[in-house]
Amino acid sequence: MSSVAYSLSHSEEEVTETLTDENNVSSTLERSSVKSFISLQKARKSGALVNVIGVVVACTPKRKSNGTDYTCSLVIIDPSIPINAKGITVNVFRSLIDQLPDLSVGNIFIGKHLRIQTFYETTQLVATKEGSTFKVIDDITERNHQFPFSMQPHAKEIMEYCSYLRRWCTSSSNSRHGNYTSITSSRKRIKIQELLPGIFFDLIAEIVMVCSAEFKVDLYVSDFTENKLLGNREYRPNTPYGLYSRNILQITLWDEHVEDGEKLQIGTFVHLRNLHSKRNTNDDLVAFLHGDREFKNKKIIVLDEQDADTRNVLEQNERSSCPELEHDYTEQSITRIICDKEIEITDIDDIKGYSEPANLFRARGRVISVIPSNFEDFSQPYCHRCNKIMHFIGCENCTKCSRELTRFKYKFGLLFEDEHGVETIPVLITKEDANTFLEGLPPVNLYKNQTVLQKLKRRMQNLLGNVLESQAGCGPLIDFCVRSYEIEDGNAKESFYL
DNA sequence: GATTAGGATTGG
Repeated sequence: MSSVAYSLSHSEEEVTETLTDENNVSSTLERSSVKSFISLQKARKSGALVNVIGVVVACTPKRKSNGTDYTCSLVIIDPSIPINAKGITVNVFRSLIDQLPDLSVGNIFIGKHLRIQTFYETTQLVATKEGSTFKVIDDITERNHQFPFSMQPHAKEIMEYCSYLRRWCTSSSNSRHGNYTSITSSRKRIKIQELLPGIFFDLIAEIVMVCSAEFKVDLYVSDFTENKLLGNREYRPNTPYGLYSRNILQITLWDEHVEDGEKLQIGTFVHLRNLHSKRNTNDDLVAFLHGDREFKNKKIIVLDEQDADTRNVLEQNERSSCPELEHDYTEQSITRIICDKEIEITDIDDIKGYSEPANLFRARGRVISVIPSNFEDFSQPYCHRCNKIMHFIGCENCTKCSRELTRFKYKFGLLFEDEHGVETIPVLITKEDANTFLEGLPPVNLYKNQTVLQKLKRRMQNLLGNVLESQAGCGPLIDFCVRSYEIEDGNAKESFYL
């Protein structure tokens, strides 16, 4: 049986007190100055319930846990914790977010009936909703603190000890305050623009593209910030997988993350944990999500549109986009290009070698030209009876049957170039294919409907890059599937497989 | 009715 010696009285002189056991708490645990409370250093016996008081040196925001409850974590210290040692983490769980404590660094946390746990050789305390109570002291000078019922018999003692802790904490001899910037990990959440090679980091981003292979998945994500170390065709042409945009980060998922990754939909927002950045053989900055040997926590967390982190990224998107574009938060998704990875890649040249209408090729390339050259003309008047799309936006009557035209249809062409910049293949997107490709965007007169026009521009932006703005412009390198290739009136016709 | 949180850094 050892004794505990630390400053207890509210005078500055140190008092040594030998505590005797009481049967209400584990007999090997020692108490702090307050009856039935123990010092943090003694709170080590896994499974025991303890009452503790400590100064908050770190805390997380309140958040929804992956279980049923809301949670927040804090780290507390008291004079029994050795200098240079970490404090004790307390994880608090409550069914309602408002039942969690309002915390900031420097507060004093008083917890009753906290469960001691050992997690990977670290001691932590858990305040479950079954039986634990807590009180946070923000202002020590405040007279009328309302204590939970379970603490009321000790309220006076507790406040005296709190005053002592407060002085201990602010005294010049104690410089531990503020050393705990992160609650448990040194890993940081960063923006793509801050990314450097060789670091572990967390990222909030939108899925731009998903490419599955046998043992891995390549995710292409963006948080709409820009990083010059990311692949850019302008200075490094024909990089395999290197995307044009400096906004897009390639992340390779391994092992158990493959299963989570291949389910991800384009346009969803994710919180990615423990990414590792690196330069690939082309010197592009990329990231990896390695498998976990034993710690089987999810590293890919899907966020919903209302999530605060998601909204933050969307705000960034707004700042980085053209100011004249109007923004509609319900229309953030990127036009879907779904690629069946089971299909072998075929050279564009070989696709064109098929004389008969053929099906299902996968090719790799980028858009280098678009017809028409402005988005307003992507949709033209259409005669339902003749199934004919007119050539002029001003057409009021069908050129064949003279009926009055009320409908519109999309009709536009993209010229793809292979990754080596050698072969090209034209792609015509119209009628039903266009409805699928531009799902949710009705074919309307784009000169008259600004909302649909802006949505169309937004959708196409990630596919087209700066093709329409610049003669030398091009879209990002992508894999796409060709549904059919045929010669029609001497013109090549082809569709996306969707 | 139990669970939730929880770190460090090998490797394709």
